[in-house]
Amino acid sequence: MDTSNQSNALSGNAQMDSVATPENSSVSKGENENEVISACGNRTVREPRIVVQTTSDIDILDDGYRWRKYGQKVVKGNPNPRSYYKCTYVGCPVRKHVERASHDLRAVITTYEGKHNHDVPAARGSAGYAANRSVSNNGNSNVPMAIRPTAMTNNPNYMITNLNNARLPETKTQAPYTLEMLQSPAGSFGFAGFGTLLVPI
DNA sequence: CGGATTTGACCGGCGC
DNA sequence: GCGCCGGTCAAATCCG
Repeated sequence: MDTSNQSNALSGNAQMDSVATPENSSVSKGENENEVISACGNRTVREPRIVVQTTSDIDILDDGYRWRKYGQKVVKGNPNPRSYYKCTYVGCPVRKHVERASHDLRAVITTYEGKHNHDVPAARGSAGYAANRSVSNNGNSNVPMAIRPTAMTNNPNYMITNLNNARLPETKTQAPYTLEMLQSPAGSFGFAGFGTLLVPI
């Protein structure tokens, strides 16, 4: 059921493009994100694969974990190269793929694979520690589970659209807004906390 | 000096 | 059986 995303890269792009282009909609603005996520059923999921679409100029969004780039490849159907990251923590099987949209350089598609079985090395924790169990954790079964309420909690296939700076006209003076999202008191997922939409892919 | 990043090559799977 | 594509590893390099 994955329908391999490689075969139809174009169609895939088009699909997410429509949902990802907040410029024409700009409606959501980010208000009902965690609810959607927490509610999603996951079961029947063998591997937690989370697709996060972030609209920003930078692809290396710091989600609180340390990532080590281990490869970069250019895939067909996309002139932009895809970067492969892996968690630097020992024993952490989590991998991350970052790719930019073909015709939307501001759209960054980050795919998380696996779950962190360790706590954040040195990132701020922000709340949510107790709320993590509320979010769920039920799909998998062979993981110690000490993860935080991150976006990659355990969703089969969901897409999170970050509308932090969706329209970014030109006033994007700030650069590292990554830290801001990390500190989000809301602690929804520790990813963006605000302006993040998760859509079933 | 250590760690992280970079780029190229190699390997495996799938399609034709 | 060969070719194509994607993915990963590995050595070299650069930065802090």
